[in-house]
Amino acid sequence: MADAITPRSEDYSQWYLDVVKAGKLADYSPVRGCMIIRPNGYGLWEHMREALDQMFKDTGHENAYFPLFIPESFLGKEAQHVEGFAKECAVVTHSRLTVDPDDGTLMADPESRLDENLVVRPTSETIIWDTYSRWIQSWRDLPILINQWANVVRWEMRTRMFLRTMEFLWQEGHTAHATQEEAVAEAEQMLQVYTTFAEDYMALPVVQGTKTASERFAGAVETYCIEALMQDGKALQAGTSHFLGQNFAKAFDCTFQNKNNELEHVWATSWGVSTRLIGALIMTHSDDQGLVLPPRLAPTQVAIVPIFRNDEEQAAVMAVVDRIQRELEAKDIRVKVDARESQRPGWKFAEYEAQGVPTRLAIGPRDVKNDNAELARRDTKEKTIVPQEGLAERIVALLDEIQQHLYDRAFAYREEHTTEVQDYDAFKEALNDKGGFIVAPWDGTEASEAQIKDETKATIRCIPFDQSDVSGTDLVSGNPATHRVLFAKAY
RNA sequence: CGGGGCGUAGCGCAGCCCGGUUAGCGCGUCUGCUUUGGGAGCAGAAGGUCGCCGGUUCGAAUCCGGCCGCCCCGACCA
Repeated sequence: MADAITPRSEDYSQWYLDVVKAGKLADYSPVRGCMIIRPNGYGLWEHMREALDQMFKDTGHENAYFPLFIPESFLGKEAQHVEGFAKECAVVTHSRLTVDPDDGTLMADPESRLDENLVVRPTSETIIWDTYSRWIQSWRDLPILINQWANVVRWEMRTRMFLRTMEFLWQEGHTAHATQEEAVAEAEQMLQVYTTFAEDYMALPVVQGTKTASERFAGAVETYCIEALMQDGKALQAGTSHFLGQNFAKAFDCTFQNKNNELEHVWATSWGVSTRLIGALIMTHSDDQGLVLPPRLAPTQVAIVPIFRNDEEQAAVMAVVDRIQRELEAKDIRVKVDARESQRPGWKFAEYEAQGVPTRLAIGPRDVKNDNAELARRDTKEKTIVPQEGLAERIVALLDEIQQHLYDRAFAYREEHTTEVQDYDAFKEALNDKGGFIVAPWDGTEASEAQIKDETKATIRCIPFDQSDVSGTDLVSGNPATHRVLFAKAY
């Protein structure tokens, strides 16, 4: 019997760890807080990356690569930025190891102490704006629209697979513009790209909004975000896009001459999503049998399990399996035929369920005789006997249906777990009873926000773009509301 | 950084309180036969510096001291 999965109702965080393990997404590393991303997890990331990368290219961005190591002095140049990141930076101080003469163990060679420490990037604004300051002289050099796919390191106290690890993979876009309007438009556009990606590929409904000052990116003027709701009623930030104003341009003396021959600081944005999205995917769609993946991102969309008892049956079954595989691949469906004789069919069924493969075909002697196949879908676990005739078309349609169903199901969950309240008692009641998003009036002060966080652990996840009916009074101060905001306990 | 848990075969664990033969069990692995439509059965086999260092003892996985590591919960967290 393989990896049992703890039911969600029993222990949600253990369930999450069990799903990651049973789905073979990741493994622990010898270093605390780091993770090994296994082929199943990395395959998922590759599909996410591919879709996002195309969307970035379609909006005019180019990929580049900036270094892992950043001079320590760079971090200090933007005051808010350093304040936000200083506490979680890995610092490189030496360039080689040597054998300790006292006990024969390896140690950093004191002779190799670096003149200036290097910081392993927690994000790349500083090294990028140092670079941009040399690349930009004139309005003709703008805009610069660059993205990079990279790893970053943030020395976290407490880690969780995918959701918060010391090292993670992400993309970070960094753009430079001549005007504020253009930079703001860029930040908004990229938030829209993330929204489309989350909804269309991940089947993840999200709320778009802006962050309050206290939740803003260190060094940003405005942080835009998309927020999603997980199955345990906690919110997860799925992507952020920042309007950085001229903060980094000023810190790194990045100026350009405009068309009026005046010297101006450049306007900036940055935006990113990370492997954390895999955590979002797991906690949105998966169930007590394991992972459930949206078809558009699943590394394998159809697993085919042949069933036979002897050589004769094997030959007959495999002939049909091969033909169906070709038909499916001709429709660009990602197919995996599992002809291993070392595992039995039932074992394979359970395995593909744990790994979240959206659909499965079982083909045995009976099916060969009747020109049928058994088609199972992961999201509802329904099994049906279907004719081989038209199978590829049927599966194409089914994959679309599953994709839509996952979105609809997640959307319905979010609707059920979004509560609108007008007073603090109702707020606390909603938070305790069912969790989820709570929409409430807010007076815009940090004092109210902090008090609510202190007393309930819920934070303002975002100020939704939709501010059409701001009314009522602040939950704690009683002052007239200036915003209608989304509260939740968050990851 | 605080609280808790764990460290014994590839994985999961028992044994430790109460020291004493060749340190067990389940899963997995290997071999053979039978099996194969929901995580197969039988028979046999391989596999261990009991986290590390020191101490007590005739004798330590077990008792004592120290150290290291990992996980979970909390605090913290663009």
